[in-house]
Amino acid sequence: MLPLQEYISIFIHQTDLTLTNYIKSKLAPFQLAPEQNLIMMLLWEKDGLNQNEIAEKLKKDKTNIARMVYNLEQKGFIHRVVGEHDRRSLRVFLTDEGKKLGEQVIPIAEEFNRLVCKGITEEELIELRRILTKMSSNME
Amino acid sequence: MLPLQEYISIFIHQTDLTLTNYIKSKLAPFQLAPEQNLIMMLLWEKDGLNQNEIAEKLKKDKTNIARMVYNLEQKGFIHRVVGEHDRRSLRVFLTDEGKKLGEQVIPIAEEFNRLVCKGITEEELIELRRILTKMSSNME
DNA sequence: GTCTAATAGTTGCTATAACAACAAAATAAC
DNA sequence: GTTATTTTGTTGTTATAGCAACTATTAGAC
Repeated sequence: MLPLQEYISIFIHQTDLTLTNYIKSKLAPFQLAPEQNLIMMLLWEKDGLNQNEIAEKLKKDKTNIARMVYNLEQKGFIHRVVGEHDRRSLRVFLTDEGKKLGEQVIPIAEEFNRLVCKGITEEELIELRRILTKMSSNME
Repeated sequence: MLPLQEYISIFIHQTDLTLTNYIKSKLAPFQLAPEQNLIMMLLWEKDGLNQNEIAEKLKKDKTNIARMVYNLEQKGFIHRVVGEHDRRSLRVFLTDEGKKLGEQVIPIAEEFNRLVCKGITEEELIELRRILTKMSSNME
């Protein structure tokens, strides 16, 4: 029986949790969770996306996006508007508070990425992506 | 502003989800979730571990271990016994059903690991672990 | 032996993830 | 125009994750 430490998927999972917990602690003072922040980052880049677009861009389930967007609205960072041309869809717009948040949070996210990659060369990052991509495609 | 696809942490997270979802679908017919299966795998290796030991070996929060163990007990795969020498602790033992499950599930888990690593050399796996380890240590 | 500090497990809470089912709106087919 | 199909977002459910708070038990200090 293969020992657990031989499962590379477990190792990847633990790494993911470690990275996520770090950025989680850095975003907590802003009332933002890591995944919520991904939505904010999309909106800081392009305001007014509908929920479906957000789900597609983030490769996430629309259910989860809807819930996260709802929570962000509750926090006052965004508000949702029924689409003009399609009354089924909801467009998501930043509030003033949400816009201002970007000035503080974007530098934190970028610093996080630099820290993750510290001491790792560009070639190593490319190799990492190549291997992980191969693993994902092995799942098809 | 750095585009989202430049964040290696997001890429790792998505890979983790892809791998996890695959094994999740393979374990579903056995009423087992991936993380629950890790507990089972420990017990198939060594029956009678207490919850704290399981949490330590899996590097997981004891709260979550307690909940997962509870669910496995509800499913009839394990039962918990108060420790003889320490009445605070609960030792986790496989039921007959839980033991038999291993015959079917262990091969699936090992096949999963082989599939994940298909077309990836041992050297590449070592490199992957080295880079991910560096990233995790960057978080300290 | 008595009192204090630490420990094992539980309850509570918030967040993400994925799938099913459903209603309303839009699109496609005829 | 009418009907069938597809799409967008919501509700429900189950699972993992992490932190706080708490209780009962054990270990350590004196």
